[in-house]
Amino acid sequence: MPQTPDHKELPGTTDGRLARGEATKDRVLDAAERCFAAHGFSAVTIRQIAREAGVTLGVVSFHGGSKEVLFGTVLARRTATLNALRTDALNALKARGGITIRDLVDAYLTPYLEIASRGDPQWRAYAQLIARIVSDDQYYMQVRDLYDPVARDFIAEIRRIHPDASAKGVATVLTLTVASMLSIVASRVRIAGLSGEPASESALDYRSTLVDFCTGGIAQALAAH
Amino acid sequence: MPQTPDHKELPGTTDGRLARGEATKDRVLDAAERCFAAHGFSAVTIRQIAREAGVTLGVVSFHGGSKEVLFGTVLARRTATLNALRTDALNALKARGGITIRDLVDAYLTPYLEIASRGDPQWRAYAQLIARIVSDDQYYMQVRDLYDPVARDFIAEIRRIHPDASAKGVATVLTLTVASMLSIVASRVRIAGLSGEPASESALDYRSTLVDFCTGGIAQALAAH
DNA sequence: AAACTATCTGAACGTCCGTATAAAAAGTCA
DNA sequence: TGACTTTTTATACGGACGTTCAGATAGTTT
Repeated sequence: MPQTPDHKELPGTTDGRLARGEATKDRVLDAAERCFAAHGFSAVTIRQIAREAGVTLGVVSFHGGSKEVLFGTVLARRTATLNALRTDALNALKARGGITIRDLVDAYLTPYLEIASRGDPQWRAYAQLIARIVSDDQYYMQVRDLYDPVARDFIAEIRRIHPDASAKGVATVLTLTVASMLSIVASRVRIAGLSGEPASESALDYRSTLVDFCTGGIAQALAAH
Repeated sequence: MPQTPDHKELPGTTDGRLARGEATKDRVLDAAERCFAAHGFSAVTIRQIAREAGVTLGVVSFHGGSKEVLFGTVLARRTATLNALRTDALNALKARGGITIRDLVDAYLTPYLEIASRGDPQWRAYAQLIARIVSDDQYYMQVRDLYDPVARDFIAEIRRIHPDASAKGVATVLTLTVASMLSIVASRVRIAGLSGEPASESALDYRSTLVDFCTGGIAQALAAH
């Protein structure tokens, strides 16, 4: 059994060497997040990330490891936060009682729409990155395990409302709900083109339409035939 | 005004040089289609395509041009066929009369589900490729103009049923419908993982759930509040 | 101050990329 | 058959890629 190593004294965290190292690491991860979100894994080069982060080439490897490890780190970095937002919303519903499909849809979608609309461009980039990789099994597998547990919680609640629905049916409508949600981030340009109106600046502008669509869709798809 | 050039006598089309050239070109395009569908534009190399097609490196450039041109050719190659299927289905509805939202959704979705389920693996690859690039504005712009006119026809029919709905609202729900449709091709693995059951082999197995979901969603989202 | 360690720099490595091209092969037509 | 065109091969090129690393720099500890 490995011994816990003696802890060194905590170094100064305000301006010390380690604090600066962490800050640089964040800059690298943020830059990678923006690059991967904008162009996808293969199209991004380490040199681009380095330039975007304002560091030299070697620093990216030093703080981020290989390109694949860096990508995985970026993907996993924010899942806990997003999961917590969704879980909190779901727990609030449970505490209140009288849960409807609309409540569940709203609790699942709104945290994502909010981070996609937030002022913080890093969260926006992350939302876009998720929308991008979800259509690629090869990459999506890396976040699937991180998101599925919460998705299962929501599925359980949906099944409580629709006890006769099949497991596959419920899983299908949740996946369709997620796809609709992501398309709001990924396809706003197309909506604008089809409607002739300029694209809304914020993904939250589509919240009511999106929630209506998914709520009505789930109700219809899970209704007994 | 350019003169029509003198036609050469038609060369033998069964085994001649030109016929063989066309066959090789098809092999290259098919291989490129499979590769791009499986891995995306940037992750695919010309050498992979050549290997997949069973030709040498230079042949890919000879028949397909540059990598970007080849990608564009692959994207555009099947749009006319898919558009025709959808337009035919829509015209059949118009001739019959009494069109419902469900009719429109079904007419729009089913051709895609059918090609995604067809025995022909090339059509399957194409369906997957579309599902992949739709989340990337940069690439989707290349097919947008090819698909939007038919989408507009469907939008017009939806508006005939929901005259009070806003243009943006209708464009939004059609985009959500498309996203749901594509996710059936792209995310079947996730559905399987969430439901605990094996993924269905055919995208058409999800047809009724998908049509229900989109029909109910459109009705709910466009209903007057 | 001196020893030490974390961080950063700049340069290099071998590999693979997309593309171009000269020459060979194969088919066409006088 | 021999000139001509289309197709295929084999090879090469310049460049960009991901990764590595010795050494410089700067903060930390003794």
